[in-house]
Amino acid sequence: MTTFLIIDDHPLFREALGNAVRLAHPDARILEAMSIAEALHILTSEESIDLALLDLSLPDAAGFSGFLRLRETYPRLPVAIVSSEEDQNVVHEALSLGAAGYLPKSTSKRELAASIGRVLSGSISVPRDFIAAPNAGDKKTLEARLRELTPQQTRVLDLMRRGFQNKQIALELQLAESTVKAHVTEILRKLRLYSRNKAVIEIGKIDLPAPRQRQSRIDHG
DNA sequence: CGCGGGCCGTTTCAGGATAA
DNA sequence: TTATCCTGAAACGGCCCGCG
Repeated sequence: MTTFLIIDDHPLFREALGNAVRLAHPDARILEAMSIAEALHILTSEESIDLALLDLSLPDAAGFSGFLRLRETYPRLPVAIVSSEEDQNVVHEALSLGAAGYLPKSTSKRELAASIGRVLSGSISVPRDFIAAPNAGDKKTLEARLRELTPQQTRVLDLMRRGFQNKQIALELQLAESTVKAHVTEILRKLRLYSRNKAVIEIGKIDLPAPRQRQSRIDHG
């Protein structure tokens, strides 16, 4: 069963969002919070929430502060932002901070349901008229994220980029295939990319730092 | 056309080794 | 001691392909 957490201080919006969610998932379990504090409280006892829908303006949060507090405590919780703010810069910032989607409040119930479906399936949902970021910014953030990878993850990514499949990567690095799979998952998470092919394409656009040879754990670098 | 099997990719969980 | 990294097993879903 799919569980949603709706964080909004306006009862009417909560109800509307709930209806949109049920349109896509009739048997969804829907939890409601009126503030970040209440959301955090709910999250302490509810470990399996599939998607949080967050209003940016709450009694105890302005701008992205509430989103960041959620993210800090529950980094793996997918959070889609629901807001009446449709400024492209705001949308942009939301996505760069790691929001799973951005749903303008002007969206119809039907579109909202479709967006929720997209987010749950792992892609990012953005307003229809949203224009993707220019390459420069993307490249910078991607390079920054690349630096978060561990050496082993960098090696796996390098082979991924060259078109190796998991089994081949495992053979090349002398690992079990399952280990490679785990690395791939972590790589995609760190790079905030949502499919292996996407990662290969995106990484192909920039230069990957050459993976270092494996050596002893004592690194005098 | 629908169904089942196999392959692939993703995710989660758990355990050991090591660094702080 | 706690946190991080690496590793592996297992379950799940999507896709394709052969079969009836």
